[in-house]
Amino acid sequence: MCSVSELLDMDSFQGDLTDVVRGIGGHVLSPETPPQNIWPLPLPHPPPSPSDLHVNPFGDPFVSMNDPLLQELNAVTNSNYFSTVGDNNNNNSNNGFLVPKVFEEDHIKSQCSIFPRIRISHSNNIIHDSSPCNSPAMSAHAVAAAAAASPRGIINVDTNSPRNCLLVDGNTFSSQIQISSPRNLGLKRRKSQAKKVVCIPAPAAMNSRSSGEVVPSDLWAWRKYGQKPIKGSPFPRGYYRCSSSKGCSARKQVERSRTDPNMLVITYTSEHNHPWPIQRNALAGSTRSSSSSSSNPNSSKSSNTNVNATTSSIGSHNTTYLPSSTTHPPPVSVSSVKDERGDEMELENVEDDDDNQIAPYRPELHDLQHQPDDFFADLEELEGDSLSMLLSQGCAGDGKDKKMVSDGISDFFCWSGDNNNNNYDDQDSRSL
DNA sequence: CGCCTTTGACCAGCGC
DNA sequence: GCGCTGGTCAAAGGCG
Repeated sequence: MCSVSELLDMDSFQGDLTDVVRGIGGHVLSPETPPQNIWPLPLPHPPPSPSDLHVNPFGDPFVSMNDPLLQELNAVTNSNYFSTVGDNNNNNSNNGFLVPKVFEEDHIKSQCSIFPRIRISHSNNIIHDSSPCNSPAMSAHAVAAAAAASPRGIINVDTNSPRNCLLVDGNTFSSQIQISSPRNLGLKRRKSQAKKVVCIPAPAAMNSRSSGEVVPSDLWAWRKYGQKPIKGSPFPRGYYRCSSSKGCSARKQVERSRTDPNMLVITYTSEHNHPWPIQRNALAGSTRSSSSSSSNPNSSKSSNTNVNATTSSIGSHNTTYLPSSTTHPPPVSVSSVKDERGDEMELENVEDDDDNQIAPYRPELHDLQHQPDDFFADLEELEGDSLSMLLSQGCAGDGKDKKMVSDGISDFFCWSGDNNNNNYDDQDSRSL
């Protein structure tokens, strides 16, 4: 697991990392004890607490969008808790949990669609993931997506929760997602560029190319434009730029942690100045997949491909976009505006509600309901990749575990294809 | 045809 | 100014 110190050791992280997210409960795996088999055994998850609230801690404007990738995020966290840490985390004794002030700012600025199913318990400032414990293998994609979409998000994964699915040698593994705020990075190079750093578990073989690089997916289409060996690290760093739209300055760097090869460090630079990719042709060539190329011309073949497939899937169900004239407001479907407003209202409730009696978040899936067939085909494509990923990970190998993984995938599809009448609490225990 | 990855070359920031 | 290093460019080749 990436520790803060490790991040600080990296050139890209020079400067303060006050916004670095730490594992809930302060569980940070030391580099000396890298986790083994971080791709975990999903554990049965109890129903979400009624005290869970739903808010957008990541300042992501997509909060209201229906994002199948969220399932991956759910998987990554394995229904663990998320929390955020603000700039003033030192002034907050939340043990690395959400700093309400920061969250509030983020939420007002924009809303997160990446985590539509993450809710916050106001009493303890824990953001609850109300989703089922799904595929952990998909998690990396989702986390990356979260980071990519979050203007300055911070993610904590509390794997100490009862719903924890990440295990290390049978023990709870503190899945930690670390995102540093761009403004806190004292960069020596490219000083003008804000950066956002994410540290996520890296799927070992899945989604990797001959180079062995592993590129978790996010909601954007990325094109690799360079790879460089990094001094002090046995692993090369891949350079990616957003290929969803010409002229988009969004970039990301992907490299394995030098102290923990099981971890991926993704650094996002700049931000997207365009809506989520919706046109398949914008992803042409990016969705080639050896595992699922037979039936879908847009299927992917390479490491980024899950990413791109996901991207196209997400985008395809958004029929209309709001103008995206600035770099900060990420693309939001018109249909999502309602949801977004609703979330804002609910956020107010969250802030005013000391009893945590906030209604569960129920993102509307009406867009999803009317998706073209290829949208669900894309989901299947994703599922295929995810499944192969899961299976490739071993997940401790026995049939029982695989069954659980399958259940997680089932949940994924259930969510993807279900209608807006469902709340996530109900879906938590549902499987196809 | 359009997009992808790969990879060597080039450029720029930083420390000495 | 020089060397090191990181970041980007662009040509070549591959894939669907």
